[in-house]
Amino acid sequence: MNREALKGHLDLLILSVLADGPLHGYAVIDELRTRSSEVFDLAEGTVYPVLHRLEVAGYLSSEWGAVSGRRRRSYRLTRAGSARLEQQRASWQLFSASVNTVLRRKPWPSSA
Amino acid sequence: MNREALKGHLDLLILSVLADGPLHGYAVIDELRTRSSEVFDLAEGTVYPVLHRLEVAGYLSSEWGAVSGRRRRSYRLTRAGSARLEQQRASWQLFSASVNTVLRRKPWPSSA
DNA sequence: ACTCGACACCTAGCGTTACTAGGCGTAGCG
DNA sequence: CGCTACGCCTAGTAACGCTAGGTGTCGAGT
Repeated sequence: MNREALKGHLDLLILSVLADGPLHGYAVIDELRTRSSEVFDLAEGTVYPVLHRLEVAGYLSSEWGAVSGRRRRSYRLTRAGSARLEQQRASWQLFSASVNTVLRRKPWPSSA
Repeated sequence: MNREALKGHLDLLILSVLADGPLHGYAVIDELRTRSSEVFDLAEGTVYPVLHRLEVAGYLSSEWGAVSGRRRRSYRLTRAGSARLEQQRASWQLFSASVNTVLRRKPWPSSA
């Protein structure tokens, strides 16, 4: 898998797993790995900055907590975050459909 | 459409249109725009450097020519380029399928 | 004659992004 | 007591697509 393939699509993935309920950062990574059958195995240094960026943008809100001595920051989608998710979803569908169309097109329609 | 969405996928698109026969740079841009129904409307400054990079990498070969006073550089896929295309195609399929899987997953299976 | 747009090529520099590589600290297992 | 998993963080890097500028030809319009 291309090293740059995720660029511009990571937000979508993260918003997407958070749409199913709040998660803390480490759990987001787990979810993405599990759901994608290990295809998306992201480093913490990849995910945390995204979470911060999305929170600053107003798409997520966070809350500190602790479970058995370990502190956690739990993230949840804001209303704006849900809207953003829908928009990114649509954007992805247009993008992937367009790529597929370009890929499918064969030479010319084989005249004769 | 996300500004970064193309990252890591542009090579695939360009190799793809060139798989159907040699084209010069400007024509590559036209092809992409047409095939994608205007979705991929790339600047020349985006495409030319990619063509150069792909040639240096050995995936394309180029040839200068002229049509009615205008000089053109025509690019064609090399054998390595075809292999690269197939690999990128597979890569794209894995990637897009994985994204779709992550997107589709709903909360939990709605127990009773 | 002159201008303007389409055609056709090019490159230096920029902004965004995901990633690397390091750091901090807790819990639990061998 | 070390190691691994858990759980958080950030500074710096590399790569990419894009912006913004450049060169030049041709044809149509005025």
